[in-house]
Amino acid sequence: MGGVSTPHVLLGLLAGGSRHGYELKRAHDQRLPRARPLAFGQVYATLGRLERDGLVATAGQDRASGPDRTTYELTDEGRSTLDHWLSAVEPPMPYVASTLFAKVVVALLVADVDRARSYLVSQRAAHTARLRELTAVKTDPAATLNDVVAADFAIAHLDADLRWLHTTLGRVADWHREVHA
Amino acid sequence: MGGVSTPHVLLGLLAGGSRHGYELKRAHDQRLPRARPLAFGQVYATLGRLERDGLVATAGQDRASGPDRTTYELTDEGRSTLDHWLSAVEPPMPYVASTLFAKVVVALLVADVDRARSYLVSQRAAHTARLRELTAVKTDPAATLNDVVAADFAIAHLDADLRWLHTTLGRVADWHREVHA
DNA sequence: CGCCCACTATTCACCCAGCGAATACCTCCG
DNA sequence: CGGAGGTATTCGCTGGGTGAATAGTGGGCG
Repeated sequence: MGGVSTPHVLLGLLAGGSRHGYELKRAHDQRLPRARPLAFGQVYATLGRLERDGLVATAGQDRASGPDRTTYELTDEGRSTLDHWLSAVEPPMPYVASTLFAKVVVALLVADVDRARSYLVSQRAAHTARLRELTAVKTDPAATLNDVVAADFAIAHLDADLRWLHTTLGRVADWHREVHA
Repeated sequence: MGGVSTPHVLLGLLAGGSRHGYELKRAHDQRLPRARPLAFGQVYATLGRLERDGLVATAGQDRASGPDRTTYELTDEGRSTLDHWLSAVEPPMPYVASTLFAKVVVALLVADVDRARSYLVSQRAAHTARLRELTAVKTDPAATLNDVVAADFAIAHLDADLRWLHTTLGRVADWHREVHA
């Protein structure tokens, strides 16, 4: 699922000033609160690989009221890598990587049309409920613009799923026939 | 984004009859042609884990005009696991796992508004181009219903991205201000 | 004073996912 | 007979991701 490209995000956070692992994790949670949760272990593992590849370097250790901590900084190569990543356009939808889609295909293979249809209907209900939650997030007066933009992203894709579920419900019988032909 | 749940798909393909690894890979390519490509190695590794967990079992070996091959079949536990998976509703969008989104956030953090804006515009162009390709796939007279349904899924999500790109372009200045406040 | 708790910061040990190369074994074709 | 090509599986390595463990520090509390 991808991948949200954790290494590049860490490079981006480091571009705003040298930090150590713990700070990076908190900065990530603050800047990308609705993103896939990032574990501490993952931060240190990724930092290790970035250092190995010469994209970050240790900028000294200190012990300010707590355990030792090693601060990392961007190298020139890291800065140019980040720059290149930011300029590069992401390939849009090279393949359909969705559990939703895979599940419906498998349902058509191993079960009958009604089974697939009932799954589509349940999924539509769950999506609709989540959609309501997210629109509530948007209208919350305490919502930041960051929250709203993230919610809009999720809403747009939930809506896409819903429209696909709708048209697929209308085609599921034909589709089943084709699959078992 | 790992996650199209390869194990469950393999269980689904096995539900249509016992097969060996090579056949499973081909069945996968036939049934889910637009899905993330599945390597042979991945099939055997996954089969090994499924066998370890008691969801599939070897149903004998034979050597019919070729090298040895071990056929796998679903166990009862595997069948019920598959059944459970098919019945379970997928959690809709628990978090925003999109490189697109992450990249725009990072762009706003490390660069200025124009940089973010120009990225959004380039990405919109790429998406629009891909959208044209996919609508061409749909109108191709040789397209199967399977192709059309998969294309529709991709089209719906490309459209979702495009609408998000559009509204975000209008908010990027405000967003940048909030991020740097 | 002694103790536990919470916070900071990192490390470790696994597991799964993904990819490419390597290894056989067979058939067919020239 | 010798190589190309399809069949079938294995291996090694890297990266992604999780949960537990470790370790030091400061603050509150009896």
